[in-house]
Parts: sequence; C-alpha cells; structure tokens
Amino acid sequence: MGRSPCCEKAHTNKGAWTKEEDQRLIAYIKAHGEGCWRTLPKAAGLLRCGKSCRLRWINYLRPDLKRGNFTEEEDEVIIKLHGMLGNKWSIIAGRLPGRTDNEIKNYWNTHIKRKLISRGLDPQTHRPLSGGNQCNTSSQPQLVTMTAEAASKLTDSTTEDGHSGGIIIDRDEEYRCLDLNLDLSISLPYNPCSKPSTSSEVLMPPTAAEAATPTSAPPYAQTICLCYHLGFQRSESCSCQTNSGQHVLRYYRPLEEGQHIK
DNA sequence: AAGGTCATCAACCGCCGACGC
DNA sequence: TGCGTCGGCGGTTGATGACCT
Repeated sequence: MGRSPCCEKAHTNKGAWTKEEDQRLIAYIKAHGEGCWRTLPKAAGLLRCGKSCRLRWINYLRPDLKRGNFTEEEDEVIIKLHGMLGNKWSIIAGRLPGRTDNEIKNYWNTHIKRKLISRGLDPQTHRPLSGGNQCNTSSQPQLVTMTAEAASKLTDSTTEDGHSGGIIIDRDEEYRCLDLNLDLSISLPYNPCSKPSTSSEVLMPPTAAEAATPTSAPPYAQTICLCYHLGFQRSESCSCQTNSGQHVLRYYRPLEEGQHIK
C-alpha cells in the first residue's frame, strides 16, 4: 500500500544533527566516499535516514562549501538565472560554486524576493508589478531570451578542467531578462550532434552572415545545447554528444529579423 | 524584563525520473 | 514492459534567534 518509506522511520533520529553525528558522517564519507546513501547510515553507525545524511552532507558538511553572505554579484546572477529558469535551484546552484540549492532557495525566499519587490518587479515573473507587459498572464516564470551572445558568455566562463569559473554572467551586460523571450523547446533535433566531436567542441550559433543566408535547413535547425550553456559538462547532465539521436533538451535560436520559415 | 512578531535557515516530506532487474 | 529502488529536486515546516513594543 502506497510508497514504501525510504528507511525504517521507527529507529531513526530526526531534527537537528549533533556534532557527533556530523563527525561520524564526515569520517565515513572521507573513508569510503559518498556511495550508496541508503546503506550509508547503517555502515556509518548513524541512526539517520539515508536521505537525511545526503542532505546534511550536501548542504552543510561538504568541504567545498562557501559559507557566508552572498555577494552583490551572486545576487544578480541568481536573479538573472531565476528569470531564465524559474525555481530550478539545483541548476542555479550549479553556476554558483560553493553554494547549495537549499541555500539559494532560502536566500531567494528571504532576501531576493524582497529585493525584487522593492525594485517594483514580480519575483516570480520578473515583470513590473503594476501594469507591465500584458502578454504574460501566467504565473510561470518569465522565460527570457538568452541571445546567442549571452549563451556564449555562459560557456566562456567554464574552464578547461571542467569546473565552473565562478560567476558566469557579465555584470556589465545589460539586463535583458525583462524584454526578451527565451524559446526553450523540446523536440526532435533536426541534426542531432551526429558529427564526431571533441570534448571541447560546442555547437555554435551561426554567424550573422550565415544566419542571414537562407539554407535548406529548417528555421530552427541552428541548435545550441542548452545543457552546455548552462554550464554542465559532458559527464554531468548533458547527454547531447553521447546519445546522438536521442531526444535532448535544446535551446533553439530564434529567427533573426528578416529570417523566414520556408 | 516579558511577551509577541518577524526573519532565517536547517531539515523534512513527497514527488519524479533514471536505472536495473 | 512493468515494477521496485534509489537519488535528486522543489516546496514546506519548525526551531531558533533577533528585533520590536
């Protein structure tokens, strides 16, 4: 009947973690790695649910966590990414090294929401609170255009060794989220990454000249792997280049002015 | 000083997708 | 193909401390 519990609740501790529990968890993970969370508590001698251990480790005990206040720069990155992605906290956290999704979610709810309201913006839609653009009537986040240029900037900040280079949106770049339109589509790729590629190769948008030149390709054939531009590496979420032919989430570059569907 | 309210954030809950059998 | 398990995610809750009256 129903879902089986993730662990034996009758014999697990709940609530705040003690120092001793933290030490046990840290010691175990240092010795054995993260491995299987379900079996970890027993192996580590903890009376905790595996999920609880995972959360504690990821949100609090991980050595690479950056504690402390968010910087103004981080604020702006969160706002921009939230404008593009909505409440995708884990993806946003992926672009802020040392920050966790939980931390960002909390920070959003306690600080940034108010900040946006004080700017006269709806924190969910990123539209002006009073009046504003009438075309957005849903409560969905206002998806915004990430221009090919902006997308390239996201990519550029990723370092060779596969780690994010930190803040990935140029602060000086004009805040475009309010009046632009991001076309995120899920569809069969027209030309699915079939070309053999090196690990550093990226599907790049066409040049202006290329874009202006009518080709036999469908209008949305110019694809950019969204996963990549959000900062994922091949070994992470992006399966674009390894699963050619499968359905992947892509960012489809919108038509340029003057381009027409043939 | 005491009680009430607000703000913060760690932790929990339930759902979902991926994966293996 | 269906089912069970697991990890991960986003929403929510509750404990705690700060601030206000």
